[in-house]
Amino acid sequence: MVLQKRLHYGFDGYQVPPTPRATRSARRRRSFRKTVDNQMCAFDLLATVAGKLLLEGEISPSSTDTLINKDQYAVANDSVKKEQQDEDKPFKGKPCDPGTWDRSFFVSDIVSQAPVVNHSLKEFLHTQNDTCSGLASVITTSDSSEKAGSAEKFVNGESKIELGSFASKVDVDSSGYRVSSGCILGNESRKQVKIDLPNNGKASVSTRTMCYLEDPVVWDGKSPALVSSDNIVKLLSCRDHIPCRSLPICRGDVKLGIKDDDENSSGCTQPSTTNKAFRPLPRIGDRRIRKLLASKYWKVNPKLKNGECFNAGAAMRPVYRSKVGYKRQRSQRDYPFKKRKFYYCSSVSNDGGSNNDSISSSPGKGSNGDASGLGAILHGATGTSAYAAGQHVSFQSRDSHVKLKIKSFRVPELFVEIPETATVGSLKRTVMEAVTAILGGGLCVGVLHQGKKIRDDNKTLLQTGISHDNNLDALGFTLEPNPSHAPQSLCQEDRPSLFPWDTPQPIKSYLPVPNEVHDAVQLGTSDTSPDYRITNFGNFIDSDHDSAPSPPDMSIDKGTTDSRALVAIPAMNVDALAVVPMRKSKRSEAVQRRIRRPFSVSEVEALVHAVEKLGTGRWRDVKIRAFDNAKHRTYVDLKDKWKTLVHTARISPQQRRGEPVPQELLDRVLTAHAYWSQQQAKQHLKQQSETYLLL
DNA sequence: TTTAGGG
DNA sequence: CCCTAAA
Repeated sequence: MVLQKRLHYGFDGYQVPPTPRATRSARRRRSFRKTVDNQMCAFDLLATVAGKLLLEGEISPSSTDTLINKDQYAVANDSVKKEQQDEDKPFKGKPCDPGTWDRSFFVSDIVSQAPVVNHSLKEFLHTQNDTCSGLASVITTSDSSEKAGSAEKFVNGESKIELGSFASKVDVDSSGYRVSSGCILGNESRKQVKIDLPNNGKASVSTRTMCYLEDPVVWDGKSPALVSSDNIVKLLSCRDHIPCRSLPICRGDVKLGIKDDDENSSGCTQPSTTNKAFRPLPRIGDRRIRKLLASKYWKVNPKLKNGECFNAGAAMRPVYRSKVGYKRQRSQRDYPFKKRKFYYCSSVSNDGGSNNDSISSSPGKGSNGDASGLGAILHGATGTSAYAAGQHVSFQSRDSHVKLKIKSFRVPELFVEIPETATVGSLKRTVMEAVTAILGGGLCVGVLHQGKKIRDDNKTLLQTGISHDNNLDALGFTLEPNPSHAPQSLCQEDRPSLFPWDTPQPIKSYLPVPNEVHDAVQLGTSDTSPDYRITNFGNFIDSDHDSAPSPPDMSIDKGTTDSRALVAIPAMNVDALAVVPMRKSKRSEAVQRRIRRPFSVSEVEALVHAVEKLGTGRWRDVKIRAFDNAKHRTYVDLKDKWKTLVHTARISPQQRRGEPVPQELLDRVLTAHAYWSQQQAKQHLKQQSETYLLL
C-alpha cells in the first residue's frame, strides 16, 4: 500500500556570526521547512536539505590566538605524551602515529541509537527550554529570521549549523501531542545533520569545546529513549592520537588533516577495533539527547580550563560510548579504516529544486513559535508540525511515513596545511574556507541504507525499504563533493560496502592544486640575495616574503598564505545545488575581503624604487616590475599603498601607525610624488597646448 | 583591464 | 582593502 504521506524535514536555525559589514546585526538564523511527498525519492529530499547547507558560507571563524599555544590547545608536540597517557587509560588500542593527526581537524560522526519510547511532549519541550531557550522562535523564514532576537541567546560565540530532516507522522499515537498545526509526530527514526563550527574570538574555548561535543552525553536513564539515531558531525581540532583513541570518533569520520597517510589512518583504527568500549550500552534517553542537540551543549564544559581539554575528553569518551549504545557498536565495527576516503559518487537529484517553493517558514513567532521552534531544532520537526513522541520505531514501519533525523553528515575529507606559527584565527579561516568551499561548491548528499549506498535517486523510500526499516542505523547520510567534481570512474559502488560509513574513495580529486601552491613553493626556493633584489624587485619581494624575520604580523601573513595554498576550493557547481536558489546571493554575501597584508619595509622600498622610475600613473608596470612575483599584490594594492605612503609621509611621525617606515623612504616618496605630479602636470599642460594648437 | 579616487 | 566610474 502506498499512501501519499508527507514528509517534513527542515533546516533548523543555524546561526551565523555578524559579518564585517553588518557587525551590529548580531547573528542571523535561517531555517527552512519543507514538505515533500513520501514518494519523493530519498535523494530528492536530501538534495534539498543539503542545499541549505550552502547558506553556511557566511560563517567565518576569526581569532588571533596562536595555534602553538600548547597550554590552550595542546597542539604542540610536547603535549602529546601527556595526552597519550590520559587517553591510553580508557583505550587499550595502540596509539596511532602522533604525527599523522597532528594539527588535524576531524569531522566525526557518532551514531547512537535507541528505540523511541513514549515520551511526553511537554516534558520534551520543557527540557528543551532549559537547554536552549534561545532556539525558540527560530522557525521563521530566512529573511525574517535575520532579525530574530532569539539569535542572541544562541550559543554565545559559536556559530552553529543545524540541519535536521525528518518526516512527520500523520497517525498520532495516543501519546502523541498536538502542538501547533495539529500535525503529530510519532517517534521514529530520525536523522539530523549538525555541523558545528566554532566561531568567534573565543578560539580556545570553542575549539576545545568541540572536542567534547559528543562526549558529554550523560544519560540520565530516566527519560524514555526517543532518539533513535544520532550522528554528530564534529570538527575537532585535536592531537593526532586523540582521534585514534576515541575510536568512535575516528571511525567513519572524516579527517581534515595536513598529513594523509593511509597507513596512519589504519593504524589509528586498529586499536579501536578491539576497544573494549564497544559494549552494549543503555538506551539513550531522549531528554539527554535533546540537550545534546541543543545549542547549549557547546557549553557543556564551560568550566574546563586550559589543559583540561584532553583529559576531560578522555574521561568523557567512556561516557560517550555508553551513550552511543549498542547500535553504535555495530556501526563502529563496520567502520573501515580509510577515513580519508569518502564517497562522492552519489548524485543528487535536481528535482528537489522544484520543491524549494514549498519551503516555508512558520510565521508564528510569539508563544507558539517558541515551542515549535525548539522542537524543530531539536528534532528537526517542521515548524508547523506538532510533536508527538512516544511511538516506537517499529511503529513507523506500519505507516508510510518516514521520519528521519539527520544529526550529522559525513563531511568530505579536507586537507589543510598550516604552519605552526599561524594563528588560530587563520586556522579557523582556513578550515572555514575549505568547508565553505565544499558546502558551497559541489555538494551533494549520499544515502546509505544498510551499508549500501543508494544510488538510484528515483527509488522511493518505500522501495528502498528506508521507510520501514526499524534499524535506524541502517540509514546514513553523507555529504559528498559534487559528482561533477569527481570523475564518476572513481566511484566504486560495484562492491558495496557492508558498512554504511565506509566507502573509501580517494579524495585527491577534490584537492585542486591552486596556483598559490606553486607560488608558495616558488617563494620557498627563491631566496635571493640582497644584492639581487636591487635589480629584481620581484624576487626580492618574494624572498622577503619567505625569509623575512617574520614579525608577528608577518607570521600571520605567511600562515594565511600557506594555508590558502592548500585549501581545496572546488569550483562551485550551481547545478547540483539548484535546490537552493538563494545560494548565489548568500554566497556573494559571504565573500570575505582579502586578508590584510601590511606592506613590509622591503616591499615599500621596492615600491618606492619602482615608482621613482616609472611614475605614479603606471601601476601595472610597477606591479610587473617590482611585484610580479607577489601574487597577492595587485596594481590597485600598489596604487593604494602609494597613496597611503604619501599620506604617511605628510603626517607627523606620531600619527603614523603600523610598522614604521624609514623616514628616508618617506622622503623619497614625497620627492617622487612631487616629481611625478609635476611631470603629470606638465604632460597635461602639454596636451592642452597641443590641443589648443590643433584648434 | 587599467586608472584614478572615493569609501 | 573595497568598489567603481572612466578610460
